Amino acid sequence: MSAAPSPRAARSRDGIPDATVARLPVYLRALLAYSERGTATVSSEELAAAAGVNSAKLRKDLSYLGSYGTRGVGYDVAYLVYQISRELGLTQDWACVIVGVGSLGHALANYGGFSSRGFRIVALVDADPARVGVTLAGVVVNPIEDLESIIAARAVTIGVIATPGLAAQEVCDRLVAAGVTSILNFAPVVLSVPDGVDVRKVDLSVELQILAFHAQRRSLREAEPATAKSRRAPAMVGGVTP
Amino acid sequence: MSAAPSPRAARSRDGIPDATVARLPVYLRALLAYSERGTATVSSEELAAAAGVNSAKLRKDLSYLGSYGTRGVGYDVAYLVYQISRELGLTQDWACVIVGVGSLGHALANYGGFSSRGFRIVALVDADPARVGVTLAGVVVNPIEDLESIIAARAVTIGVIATPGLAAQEVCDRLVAAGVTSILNFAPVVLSVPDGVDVRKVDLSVELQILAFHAQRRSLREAEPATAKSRRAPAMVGGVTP
DNA sequence: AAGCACTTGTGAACGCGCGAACAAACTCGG
DNA sequence: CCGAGTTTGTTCGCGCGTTCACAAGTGCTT
Repeated sequence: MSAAPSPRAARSRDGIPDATVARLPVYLRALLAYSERGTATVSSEELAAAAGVNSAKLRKDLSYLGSYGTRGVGYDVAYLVYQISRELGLTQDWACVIVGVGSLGHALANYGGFSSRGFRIVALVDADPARVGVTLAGVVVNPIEDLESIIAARAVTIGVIATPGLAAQEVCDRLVAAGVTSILNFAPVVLSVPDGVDVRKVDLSVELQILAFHAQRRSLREAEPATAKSRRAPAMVGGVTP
Repeated sequence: MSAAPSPRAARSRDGIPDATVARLPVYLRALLAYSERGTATVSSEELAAAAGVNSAKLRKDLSYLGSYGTRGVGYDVAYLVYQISRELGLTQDWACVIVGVGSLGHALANYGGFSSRGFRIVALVDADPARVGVTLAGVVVNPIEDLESIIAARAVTIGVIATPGLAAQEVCDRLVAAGVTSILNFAPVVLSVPDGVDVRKVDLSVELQILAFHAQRRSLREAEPATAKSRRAPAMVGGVTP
């Protein structure tokens, strides 16, 4: 019983669970919507509904950041926006480079959510000479050969890979070698990187296939409701039958 | 070729964990790479390395599908490709509609991974009259007014929302009302849908912010190593000591 | 000033997925 | 035909994340 009020000092700096970090941007977006609407304070119940999560989970998530929020009242919207932004590192600017200016690269360069919150696209590069020189969203496309010099000169910390799958690993290696430690990968490959490099993957194909799985499962359920026996059958998996 | 040594395994229809379902597409992609390379069988160790996961996890994941695979040998690549494809519902065609043909919609329409595995884009719709009539990836853009009739006529089961955030919820409601039960959402909003509808979200902004969090944490660690107190405390956090 | 309604922050139980270790099963060589 | 080597399928313990439930704290009303 650790009734003693000295927990392991989950003091905010260290030890924010990954699951919480993944939800903070969602909270932040909901808070910004409240802010634009002129709302001064929100309760955990309201904010949780807007973010699509449980209110208890939201409170626990926010408690990792600190004891912002006032009992009996709720959370001050502007204050919480600032705190979450600071924790996520959005109070500083992040220089990004997009590698690969195909149709996806075009969409990314034009994407508003990029530049809106501290993420600045400082360079676009592509291996295709036909694309080099084109100006896109106010940035000119450079040849892939200049990747390392651009990263060094512009202090790029985030690399976005929007190349075909075959080129992705090589581009990744070059990004890492040039000092980039945060990579957002849209190519359909599993990238291997050394420790200390953070890779996040956005895979449209995977999402579609997950949707297809659930859709098929639904249609199968409707097709044969007769076999309701195996519906949520508990403790059958332990099949000892030899 | 396919040894097909396992006659049973007809069950396991129910109860595949979501975490496993999310990894099956990754396994499938790795298997297809082996298949194209001409490899006939793979061990769980090899396949796990290619997919970037633990081999025990891979074996457990595959065991949910059934007892495919041969002890002492490994998994037959072609056979496993078929089994995973069938489980994911990729042996049938899925009719998709893309709503919103901005730069992102363009990229999605041109995306190869869409049509390659049973996902067919049967319609593109947009609210902007200037975009209606344009042909994109072999499909003509229709006005948003025709959404319901298109869904009914083409038996659309998957809806892709690539609209601005403000229009997303309304589009979602119309999709659901028209009978679509699988939705892939690219708009930066939390969609509310009734039970029985499956929504998956792809959010570039969220991924960037997660990257920024970890990047900031890294830079803070390097900046002040003085507070090494909370530095990777080994096995002390486990709190076994009462 | 004191009670009341309301909301946060958190302690504790629960469930799930992950990882390691092991037995069953199969192939191959002698 | 049998034993050695290999690999799958599964069992078990563990740690993380989610959820419930409640005490503590705040503002408002009387």
